[in-house]
Order: sequence, then structure tokens, then C-alpha cells
Amino acid sequence: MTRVRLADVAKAAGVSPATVSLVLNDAESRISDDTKERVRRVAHEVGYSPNPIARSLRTRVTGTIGLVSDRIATTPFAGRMLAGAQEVARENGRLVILVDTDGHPEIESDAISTLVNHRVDGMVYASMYHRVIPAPAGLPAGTVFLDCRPEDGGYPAVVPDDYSGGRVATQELVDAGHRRIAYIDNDEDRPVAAELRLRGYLDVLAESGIDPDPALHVFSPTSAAGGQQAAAELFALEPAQRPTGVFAYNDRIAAGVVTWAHRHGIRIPEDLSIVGYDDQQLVASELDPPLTTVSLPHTAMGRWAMEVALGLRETDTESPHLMDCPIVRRASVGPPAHLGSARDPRVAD
Amino acid sequence: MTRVRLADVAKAAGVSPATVSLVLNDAESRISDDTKERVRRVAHEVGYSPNPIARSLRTRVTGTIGLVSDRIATTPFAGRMLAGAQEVARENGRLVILVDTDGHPEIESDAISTLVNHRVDGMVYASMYHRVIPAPAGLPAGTVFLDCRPEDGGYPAVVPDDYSGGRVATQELVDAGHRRIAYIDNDEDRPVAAELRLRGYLDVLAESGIDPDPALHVFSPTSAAGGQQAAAELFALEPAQRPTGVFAYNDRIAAGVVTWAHRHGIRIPEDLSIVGYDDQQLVASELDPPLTTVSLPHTAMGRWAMEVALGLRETDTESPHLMDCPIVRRASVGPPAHLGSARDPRVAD
DNA sequence: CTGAAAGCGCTTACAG
DNA sequence: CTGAAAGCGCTTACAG
Repeated sequence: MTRVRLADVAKAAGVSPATVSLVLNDAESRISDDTKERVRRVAHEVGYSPNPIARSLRTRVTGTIGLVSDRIATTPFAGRMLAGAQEVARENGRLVILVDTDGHPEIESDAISTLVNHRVDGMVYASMYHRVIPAPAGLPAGTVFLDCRPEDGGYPAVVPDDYSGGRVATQELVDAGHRRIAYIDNDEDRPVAAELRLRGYLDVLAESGIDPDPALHVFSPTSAAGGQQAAAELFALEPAQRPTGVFAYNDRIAAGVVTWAHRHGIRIPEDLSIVGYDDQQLVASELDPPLTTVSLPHTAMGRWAMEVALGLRETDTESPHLMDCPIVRRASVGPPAHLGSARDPRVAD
Repeated sequence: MTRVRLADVAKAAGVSPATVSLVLNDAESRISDDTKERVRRVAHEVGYSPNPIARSLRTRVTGTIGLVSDRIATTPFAGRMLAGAQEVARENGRLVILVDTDGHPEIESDAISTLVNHRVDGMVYASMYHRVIPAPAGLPAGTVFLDCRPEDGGYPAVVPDDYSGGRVATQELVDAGHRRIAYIDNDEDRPVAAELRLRGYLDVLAESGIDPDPALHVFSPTSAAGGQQAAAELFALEPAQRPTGVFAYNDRIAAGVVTWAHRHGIRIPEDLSIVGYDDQQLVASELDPPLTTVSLPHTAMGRWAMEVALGLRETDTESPHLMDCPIVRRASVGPPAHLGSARDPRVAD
């Protein structure tokens, strides 16, 4: 397929290539309306569309944004970041070049230099979960960090506001009347998010005049199996000491708590209220009852990152932008049962 | 940052640009080893790396592959397709330009022409689930269809072998000794996969000398809530007519069956065996017990598609390539309980 | 108001 | 064995 070039429309319109270029980029108003009109018509008639490669070579702008991520494509709930970023790019006529490094540092550094070499106009560096990391070498100035932030600052960054997420989850339970509220924490690598959510939990308890009970702060691997075990641990406490509400580090843990409850005849939310975190697709909403949870604003963060990468939005490079984690209310929270009224699981099974 | 150009290394090495180009692309062996050596050394010293834009303009190959998808980035379990495709591209020094059309036909057709205009070397067109569709207009010849196929053929395509997936799921139950095997079908838009899995189920029953009982073929929306309802429907049958094994259209339905079982004191797999489909990340393996399921070969399909897009693999354009759906055995299948030995759910609750 | 010319950074026939 | 020249398809000062 031989494509029509700018020179072809110039010839067909009886003007110079320069003129065609000028009117098609509506760069200068000095061209007569007459000529403009004719050039545009001819260009349209012959189906001309500029060769972006040639244009890029000359202008040094490529209309592409590089997006390098560690495993973002294989993490189910992080795809929305990608979608959000891609959407903004598209809305602004930009193309995104994606490279998933699968977490390998060598692949990552290759990817960065390849992308830089390809003259991307901007870059976003995405993580699959909220992390603080040393900035990879070779990243161009202005690279936007998505769902992570460089430990020494220097780049724009957006991360979820996990502290306020922890608050909002706890507050939801407090507002429903709960006083004995457990936090099932992440016992794994202690990501920033775990610390932040814990602080949010503790602060809301304090503000509500609730003395935190250390027995109610338990740890679990971030899996449903872990959640089941944590629930068992919590319900092994004396009845009066048991929680009536649980805030789980994530939805998978919450799912385990739900399963454990079903197996022990504990009703949700009548006997036990629970709030998760992540609003994981096809999970949180599928639980029975559907899970009240704090959502990770993946789409919004992806959009934000691309907006600053495109220069559409100002930001500072010292402190990361904190993105709100809204609660999504479903049906797993209710008022607390009267103390001791929950059926004893050891009897129920 | 002013980059070093080919002309710079030519000057530094005291040769012509042509020579530099020739040795760096090791195009011709006619250059003296001496010169080659020197050029390479100088190029390395000055940190030269060719400008891909300039090269593309001249050679008309860009080293990029366009990947257009409907919502692939937002579907949790389809991200692996993207990852597989991206990985093959990277292994072969290609870049993938991703555009997610979110299912909008206008965005899709814009995306296609933008990508074609950007001179991508190849294209893959991905769907978020197994579909047969009219080929979108403007797709270049050789575009690879991923997880979908054009209704009139004419393009290479790869889809999961859902017929054999349906067989393998059913066979798993038959092999465990089950004779009363239900199929909880997708009641929604009847995608190809539903039909194919049903045929696999029916054929295996027939080959095993089992008369299909229409009461055991029920329909459900593809959600956990649907699965619970389908389970209730199945267990409303007379005890002797109830299934001892269930094959669910997907893992979400299977999850609903599991929940329903927990609530009614039905043990899995002692009282009821269950096989899902999809091997959905963070779901199938998180169920209690972990779900035996048929996995959708997303990564393999993604890799396959990119391999043919890059010309690394031959294929025909008439019939789609069928990708195996292997069973992943976890803990939800066991031998059937003696008929009638399952506790009656109506008593259990 | 418009055109001729140079140049973006490569590759590749064509000479020698 | 190597160099000079043209050209990929645009854009943009510079003239006129």
C-alpha cells in the first residue's frame, strides 16, 4: 500500500509542501483562507494523513509516553491503573508504550533506556502496590511515579492515602456502634500501606475514646487462609473480649474471615461486621454478604499520573500526591450484636 | 541532553557515516576487521546508540507492535494475555503500543488507524473473553486475533479450547467416581465458550455411559450469587437425584456453590465435589478448599499471538489455533459420598 | 501571502 | 575495502 505523502497533496493542490504543512498544522494564520480551504479539501480527498515518524524526526516529539511497570499487567487489580493512564493518553492523542519488567532489575534498566532512546515524550513508572523505592537509574526528569514514590523525592508521585483509608475503615465500624474493633494486619513484608492503615486505625480508636486492645491487633498472611486463621484466633478469645467488628488489611483476608464465619454459623453483619481493603474486582462484591471495603483508587491514580506526564497538571516533586481511598459500602457492616449474643462458634460446629 | 549521532562516531573514528552504519548493523562483511573493531570501540566509548526514529523513517520498520484490546487492561484475569504478549515482544527487542478501547467501536476504529499510521510492524487484536466477531474494518492483513476469532476467518487467531476444557472438567469428576454430575451453565449472553463447554460435558457423559439428566443442567448468571442460587436449585432436588459433583461454568459461580455449601454444612469434597473454570487469580486458589479448576491459558495465548505477529511462528488463517486448557488440581474434588449420605441442607440450617 | 532550501539522523544503492 | 550522495517525509527558518 503506497501512502500519500505531503508532497502529493501539495502537488494536487498546486501549492508548496511548506504551505500544506503550515495549513494542516494550522501554524500560521498568514495563509489566505482561500488556500487553506483548498489545501484542506484536497488533503481530505486524497486521504492524506501525516507520517508521524517523519514528523517526529524533525520535531523531536513523538507523541508517545513510556509506561514501565513491575508486573502491573499480571496483578489483577492494578490493571485499572494502566487503563486509567492509557485512557488519558488516548484522550490527548498520545500513544502509550508499555513494558512490564516482571520485577527484574536488568529488564527494567533495559526498558528505561530503550524507552528514552525511543524519544518518548514522557514516562510513568508504575508499581503494583504502594511502595517507597530507590529511584531507578536512568529515569528522565519528570518521570511520574505511580503507586510508589522515590525514597529521596525529586519526582512527581502519586500513592493511595492509606492512612486516611485506615481511618475511614475504622470510622465506619465506630459509626455503626462498634467498640471492640479488631485489625487484622499484614504480617508479611510490612509494606508502607500496612503501617499507614494501622496508624489510621489507632488514631480513630483514640479519637473515639476506645482503648486499643493489643489482643485485637492480629497478623495474617494476605490470603483467605490467613484470614480464616486470624478469625479463629480472634474468636478464641473470651466472649467478652471478642471483636464485634473487624477491619482487615485486604479483601482476601476479609474473604477468609467471611468463610470462617459461614462455617461457624456466625452471621455477617448481625454477629460480626467486617470491612476490607482494595475493593478487589470480582471478589469484594462477590462475597456473601457483599463486602464493605475501602477502595484503592487505581483508575484515578493512573489518570493523575498520565496527566502530569503530559504536562496537563502541575505538581510538586517533593511530596507525593495522596489519592483518596473512598469507602464502598455494601452489606458487611451493621450495628454490633449485644455482647455475648453471638453464638459461640465452639458450640455451633 | 544532546545525543551523539552516527556522524559523530564517524568523525571520531575517522570513517564515513556509511561505514559506521554498515558495521553497526553488521550488514556487510566486506569491511576490514580492523575498521570494524575501531568503529565499534569508538561507538561504545562515546556511548552511541542509534536513533530509532531516524532509522524507522528510512527503513520503514519501527520495531513496534500495536495491541488493541477491548477492556483487556481492566479485566483482572486477562492481564496475563497482555503480559505474555509483551514478554515475547521484549524478548525480541520489540515495543508494544497498547490501546484499550474500553469496548467503544469509534475508539477502536480510531485506534486501528492511528496504529497503522504509526507504522507498527504488526498488530494483535485482543478480546477479554473468547468471542467470535466480525473483523473490524481497517485491520492490516496478518493481524492476530487473541482470545477471539473473526467470523469469516482470514486472520490468524488463537482461542482457548473450551470444548476440551469442558471435557477435562467433566472427566475429572467421572474419574473420581461421580455419576451424577451437574453443569451450572452461563445463562447470560451464551458466549461460544458456554456452548463448547456444554458439548464437552455432554460428550464425556455419553462416553462414560451416563445418561444426562436435564435436571442437572442448570443456568446461572456468572456470579457468586448466581452460583449460590444454582446450588440451592440443585439441592432442592430429591436426595437421590442430587448431584455429587458439579462442574461450574466459571470460578465465580463455583465460589457461590462453595459459599452455599459452607452455609448448609455440606462438606467439600466429602459431600460434594466441584470443578470451576478460569483459574481466576486470587480467587480459585483462595477458596476453602482451594478449587480444582480448568485454567484459561492466557499467558500462552498472549505469547502465541505475539509470536505470529512477529513472524516467529507459522500458522494458517482459516481455522483458529486452539490452546489447551489444562486442569489445575487442588482440593475440591474427591470420591462421591454414598448416595443420600450428604446431610440434608434443609435440616442443617 | 507563499516558495525554495535545509535539515532531523539514519540507510543504501552507486561509484571508485 | 570505503566514501559521497540521495532519500525516507516531514517542518521551519529564511527569502521574496
